[in-house]
Amino acid sequence: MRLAGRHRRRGSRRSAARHETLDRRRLLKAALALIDRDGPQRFSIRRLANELGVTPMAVYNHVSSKADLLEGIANAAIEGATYPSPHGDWRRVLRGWFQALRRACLDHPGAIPLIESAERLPAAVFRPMETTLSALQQVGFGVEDALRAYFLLVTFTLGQASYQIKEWGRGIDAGSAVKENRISGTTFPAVTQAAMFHDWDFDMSFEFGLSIILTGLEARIPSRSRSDGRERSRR
Amino acid sequence: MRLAGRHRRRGSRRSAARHETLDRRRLLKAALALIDRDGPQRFSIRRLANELGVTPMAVYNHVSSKADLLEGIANAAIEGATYPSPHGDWRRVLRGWFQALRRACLDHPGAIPLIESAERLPAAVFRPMETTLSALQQVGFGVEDALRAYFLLVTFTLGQASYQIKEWGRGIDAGSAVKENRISGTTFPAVTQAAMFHDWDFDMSFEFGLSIILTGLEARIPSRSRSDGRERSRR
DNA sequence: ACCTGAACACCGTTCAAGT
DNA sequence: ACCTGAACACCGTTCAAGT
Repeated sequence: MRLAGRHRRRGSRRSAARHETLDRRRLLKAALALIDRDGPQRFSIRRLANELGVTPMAVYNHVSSKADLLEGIANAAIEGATYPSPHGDWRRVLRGWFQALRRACLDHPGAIPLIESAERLPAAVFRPMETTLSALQQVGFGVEDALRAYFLLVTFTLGQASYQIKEWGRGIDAGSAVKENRISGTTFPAVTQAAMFHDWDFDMSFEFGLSIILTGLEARIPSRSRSDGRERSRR
Repeated sequence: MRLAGRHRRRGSRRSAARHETLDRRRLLKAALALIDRDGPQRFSIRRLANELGVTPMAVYNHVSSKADLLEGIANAAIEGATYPSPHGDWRRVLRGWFQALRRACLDHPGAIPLIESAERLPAAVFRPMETTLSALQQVGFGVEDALRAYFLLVTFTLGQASYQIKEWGRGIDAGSAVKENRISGTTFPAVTQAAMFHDWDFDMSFEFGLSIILTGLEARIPSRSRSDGRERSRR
């Protein structure tokens, strides 16, 4: 269980050094905007510096390396999520929170590859993680199963968003993929048939998967009261 | 629905030009070995050329660009999967096939980031895709729901493997993450508790998620005979 | 058909120096 | 505490040239 976080701020024991963090935020905000505009492929420290009208090395005053910078951008993207209430029926809570997480990802398409390529999950996933674990444990799940369920939900959500984003790269061609790849329709008939959906509804696909997961989880609730679980004591 | 494939071979209408494809395979095989050994971070065309005792530009005789090369490596990794029989109970088939897909990914940890970063899914996923769609349609699912279920399964499987691989990067620290990120245990109690699992069993986590998904799918089977479905006619 | 070697336009990052 | 400018060790990719 390792998660990425910001750098431990050094010095400045008084007055909170507000300018330092503010500048880092401005930097990350500009970087996120740049990466959403031009795509992660074209992003570089030198371009970011140029965009800010500053020398490349000035960036290193707020960031320790490019990897740190990319992690910061990925985190900033997820941090922008606006979640609904964490209280009430657990299925509603999980559905709403992972919908919100997905929405935040789709709002920053350029940052999604950074979330994947980061060697740690951004620290901003702590919030949906906490809500998920808490909701599932309240309903009777053990700590380990709750954690497993969280991994299921988060990998599905991020993976789905990632796949959706890639469609943005090139045209919306579809059946052509089958021909391009010289797939003989006889050996892959179902794939060929599926390739005909050239206007795939990713929202519905996500909702379908989410429903499947929630249904599966509901059937797994340990013992009593598998309906709403509002009345269950915690732990 | 877009998937990546190899380059359409040009010319050589007779005798199959076996040397050309053989060399490309050797190149990809060497690249895959190199990326598994040194990690995707250190990989470059120049290093690969050096490993092969050849000039960097020689690589471009078998590959059109670095992106094409990386896609080829990712595809080669997945292509190595050995799948069980596609016949029999649909839950057994799906479980076995996605276990095999996951195994192939974990056998080539360095290639997993390439699978994610590729702008198309490797063409080698056609095989598990075909099997999944076929099995689910035989059991009564419509084409679209079968495709949605496939996306659920594949994003979960790849995402889970990806997360597991990242643990390989640094040490196996765990609770330290909580302190590193300055998470107040009071605001994230469940996350703090979960961070105590420093020897997380990813196999069990994957099996849990897979079971949840299969249970959820089973509950979604359209109408009659939701047990095995061997006797159902297709379409 | 395949490989070479030089060159071009970029990278991330260091270092010493300025204020 | 923050920024600069030059330099270093790398990149992917082009081009003309060899066989």
